[in-house]
Amino acid sequence: MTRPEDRSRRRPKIADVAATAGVSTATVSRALSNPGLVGEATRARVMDAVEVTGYRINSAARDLRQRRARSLLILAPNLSNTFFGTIFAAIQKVAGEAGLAVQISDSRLESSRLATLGHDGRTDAIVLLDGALDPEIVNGWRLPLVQLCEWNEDYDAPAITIDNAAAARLAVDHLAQLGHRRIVHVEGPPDNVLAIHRRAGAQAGATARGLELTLLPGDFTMESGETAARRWAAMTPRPTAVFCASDECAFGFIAECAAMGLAVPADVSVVGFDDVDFAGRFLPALTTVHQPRAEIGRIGAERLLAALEGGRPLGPRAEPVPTRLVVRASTAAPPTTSPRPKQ
Amino acid sequence: MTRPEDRSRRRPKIADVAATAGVSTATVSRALSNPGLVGEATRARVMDAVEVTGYRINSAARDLRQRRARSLLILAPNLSNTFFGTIFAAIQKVAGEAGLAVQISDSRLESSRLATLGHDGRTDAIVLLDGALDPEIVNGWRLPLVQLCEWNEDYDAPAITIDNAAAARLAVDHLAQLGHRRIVHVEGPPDNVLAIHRRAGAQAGATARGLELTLLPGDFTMESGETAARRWAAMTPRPTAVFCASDECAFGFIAECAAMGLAVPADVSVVGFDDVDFAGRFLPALTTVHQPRAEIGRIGAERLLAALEGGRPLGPRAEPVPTRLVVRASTAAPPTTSPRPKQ
DNA sequence: CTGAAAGCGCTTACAG
DNA sequence: CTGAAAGCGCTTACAG
Repeated sequence: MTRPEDRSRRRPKIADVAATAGVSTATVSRALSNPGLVGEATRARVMDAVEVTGYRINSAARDLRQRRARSLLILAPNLSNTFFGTIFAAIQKVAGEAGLAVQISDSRLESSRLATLGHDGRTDAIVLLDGALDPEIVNGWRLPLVQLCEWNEDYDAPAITIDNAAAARLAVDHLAQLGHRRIVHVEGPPDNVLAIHRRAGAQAGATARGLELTLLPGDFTMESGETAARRWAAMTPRPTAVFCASDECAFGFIAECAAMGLAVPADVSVVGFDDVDFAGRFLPALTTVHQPRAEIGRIGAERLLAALEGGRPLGPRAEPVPTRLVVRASTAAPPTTSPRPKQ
Repeated sequence: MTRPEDRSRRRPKIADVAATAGVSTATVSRALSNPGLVGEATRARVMDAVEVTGYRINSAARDLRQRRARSLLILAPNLSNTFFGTIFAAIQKVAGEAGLAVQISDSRLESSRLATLGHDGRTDAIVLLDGALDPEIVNGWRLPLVQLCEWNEDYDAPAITIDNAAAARLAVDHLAQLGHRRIVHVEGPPDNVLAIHRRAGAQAGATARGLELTLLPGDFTMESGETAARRWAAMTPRPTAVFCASDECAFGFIAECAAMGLAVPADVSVVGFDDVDFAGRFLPALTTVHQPRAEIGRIGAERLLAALEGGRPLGPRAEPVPTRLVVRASTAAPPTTSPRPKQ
């Protein structure tokens, strides 16, 4: 199967095909990219020559000539974060089908390197998963750009997001319906836009339902959930339910409860936010607000492609992507007796 | 801060800088990429002109001229798999510092599209995370290529992996030391190289320790772990420990035990394989074999860079990356009494 | 130390 | 329908 002579032959270019077919490079180019412009017989000769030479187009050369990169850049603060994997996959699917490459980079670079990424002629459009970059740099890129999940008002670009406040209300409503009257909200980082909206939604929901809501600080991490669990356990009376601003935080909260000998949901109901891949596999499986990450990624990529193809601007902020609460095993009615003491 | 005139100005090119500085484009090019070749005063004039015009190099043009892409392509069977995130991050870190872009693509494309990826002049080297691609396609790419974690003997490329058999022995040795005498191994997919090596290691370890080893089929998924748990529960006498070929499988095994009213590690000790991010957060935290994914990614990227810079070949298969067992809460000494019956 | 010219591998008005 | 020529924006022998 291996043809050893191939190994030594240099890569054929369009001129080789033209020579083999006895036509000009212009004709080869047309036959390949716009066959309708070329005569039947000529086209056949060109195709034969392509076959014979093993020619494949050099996209880099074509792209330079056409002054485009056929490439999307995804910028995320932490490429290893499992939250982003699904989004990458969705974007790559849409982009790949349209013939665009997908480039990924960490967004937490020193500013000159970061700025360069949007200015080096190797990217047509940008997907931003980080709301904490310098707006001057972001707005300095003259490329179509969308923000996903998180956003920054100072970026001059539309954002594809859920309605985080409404989503948080879903969580609080669920707890209220189960019969909980006193609940805790473990917040995200104080200055984070998602955290602010989720807290606002939780507060609005609690007020509307006449619930007593206690705020505990957090930062989306598992550790902050553990800390919050200890604080919660020290409260008297103990709220019977907790709404954490992220799944990670909820995992930490539950793990610390287990360490303290308290059970979820028997002693306390816990709701998370995001519905990361792992939420359904946790023990107990986590009740949480689903962020449709695949859909957000798909919509973002499609809007970018539309802007690229149509030469149209991206348009304003999109309407929120619908979300929903996924009820699993970590929530239940409040204990009828007072919570069991620490054993 | 926004300079509105910037918005309308077209992107400056090297000729604009040359005109502004009153030198040739060759001189601008040299001043930027090889300042030592240019006179002090000229260099200063060029730098001023760069500043004034806001020039940034067009990498696409430079790359075409230099006949390279300054880009690495990562191919993975499933971009959303959390297993790969850490590897992406490690590769991007190494590549980014060397000025290379990182492109990602799903490797499960129809073959013509897949083949094109390695032939379109937009990639200098390939990182392969999939051992199930057509060897003819893979070997047809005339680019430096490394396989990571998984490998295929038919690919003409080195693989950076752990010694899966030795790693599996670590797991079995641990269970033996805890006092387990009868253990189960839940296998991976029958034709998967990793599964084959892990099983062989488990068998060798069991033989060396004089343990009784029962094999149960699996395929690395959580569902297969659940199925295995039911099979295990039906065995008499029940083995007191299980070594699963993947963490996912172990999560499923444990979840199904919980559903059956059996506790880990009280009723059965469970060991996984991989040490995915979630392993330490599971309840109970999972004892597992650590696959150093960040290091594997780093080593792979570094070897590729070395081959690219030196023009040297990649060399043969690398020696295995060291691994270790991470002991957490899911393993303990076997129950002294016979296992509790299903309640 | 600097410039004129060729060229990376394509595409695309412009003629005919 | 086809070709000669220019050009995408750079870099790099080759001269001087």
